[in-house]
Amino acid sequence: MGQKSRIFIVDAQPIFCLGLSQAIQRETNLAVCGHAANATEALEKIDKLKPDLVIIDIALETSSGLDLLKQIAMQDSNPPCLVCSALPELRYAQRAVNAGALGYLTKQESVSELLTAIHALLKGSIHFKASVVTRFFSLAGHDNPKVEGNTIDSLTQREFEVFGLIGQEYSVSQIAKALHVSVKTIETHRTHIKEKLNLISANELLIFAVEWTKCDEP
Amino acid sequence: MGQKSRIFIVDAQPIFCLGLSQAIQRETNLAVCGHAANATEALEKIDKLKPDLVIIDIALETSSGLDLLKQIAMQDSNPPCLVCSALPELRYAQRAVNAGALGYLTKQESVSELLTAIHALLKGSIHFKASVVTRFFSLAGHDNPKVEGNTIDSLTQREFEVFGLIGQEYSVSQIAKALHVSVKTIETHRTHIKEKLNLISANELLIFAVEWTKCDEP
DNA sequence: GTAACACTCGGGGATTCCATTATAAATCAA
DNA sequence: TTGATTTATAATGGAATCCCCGAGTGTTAC
Repeated sequence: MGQKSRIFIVDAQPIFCLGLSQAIQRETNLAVCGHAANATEALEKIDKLKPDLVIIDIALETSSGLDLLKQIAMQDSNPPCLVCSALPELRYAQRAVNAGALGYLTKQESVSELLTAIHALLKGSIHFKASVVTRFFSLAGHDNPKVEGNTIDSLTQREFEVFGLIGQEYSVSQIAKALHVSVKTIETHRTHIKEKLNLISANELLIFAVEWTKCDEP
Repeated sequence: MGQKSRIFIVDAQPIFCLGLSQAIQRETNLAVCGHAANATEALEKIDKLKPDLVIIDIALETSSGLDLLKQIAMQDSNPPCLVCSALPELRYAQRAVNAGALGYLTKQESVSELLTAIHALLKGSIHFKASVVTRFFSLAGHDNPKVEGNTIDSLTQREFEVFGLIGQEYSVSQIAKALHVSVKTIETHRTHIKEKLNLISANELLIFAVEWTKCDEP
């Protein structure tokens, strides 16, 4: 019981790291055992130090924190991971969970909220905002076996066509004309695509589609 | 000389605030005299405390830090302001300067760099990255009023705020609420932004704004 | 055969898009 | 100081869209 829980920090902002360390160190039962600013350094040190908890930002120096989460999950020691990022959690929490995170905290949250999250994960629990949890269950509530399937692969052929045209900045009416169907049909497809990809608004879908079209591997 | 320079912090991230305070307080000749998370609170306290230096993030709770900069400049005591934000400086430094900032520091910078910047401003000097300064002069050199017609720089202060919020995927009504103006006003701003940036549709503007917000190079 | 899925449409209200016009205030130029 | 320009604000109004519903027609799987 006298043993302090050892926390590792992965964040590219030195000043934020300092604040995080400070908030943690002044707790009697917590200690920071190390930190890193990029994925490579983080993986190496985590494997060596074997911390009880890892706090990770999504926006790292080079790669994405989501990638790092997946790599940590494949290590021998698989410490619980708490994402702490400035990015909106409604948009990134799901992806963080898929990558292996057990909690999500925005950088706008208070120090007490941070400590609540840390202690939750150290006790084997998880930590998400109610709005995020609500969103999870609204989709996965009926023990849906393909909760994992929120990828492009889960789209049907037609939905994929529509998705591709959205990515090429076609308007709804243009897509309808191109595919020789009703505007209403395209709207329905778009609704289904949003559900499958776990996107909230049409704007989010547009941005995701454009990004996906440009790159190859997300 | 025994007098400590008093610094005021405006930042919406409590943990980052803590780190900033920590970095400052452990300097013998520096002290934090207060902090705020929004513009209203900041203006009130700055007017009362009269700090020697203000450190401001651009992304505050409700309004923009750029607005706050202009308001501070109109106060009786006009302390030097250092912008410290996660946003890419190549994009925002120019705006910050126009609003009255005397320095720009990204949150990715080290603590020593932070202290360098603080001391520079306290000595009456300024602090910017060489790349930013280079860009200043390259823009000022060939003062071609025509060519810069389709760049971000041609946007007015207000238009730029709207542009930034669009890039953060705010809806029109959300922007209107955030800036406390009519939806119609935002629509007009958006029209003008599209004209100045040579963009055809609102979707194009959305994509451009998102990309611009995300990347470093213009 | 019936259950699940894929594709197709529509109603209807809310919201956004777009062109156009307009007013008060601030700024700049002559 | 007057006049022109810029900036920020807002409205009218029609078209398009977003998003919540429901629903019909096939095809496929068990």
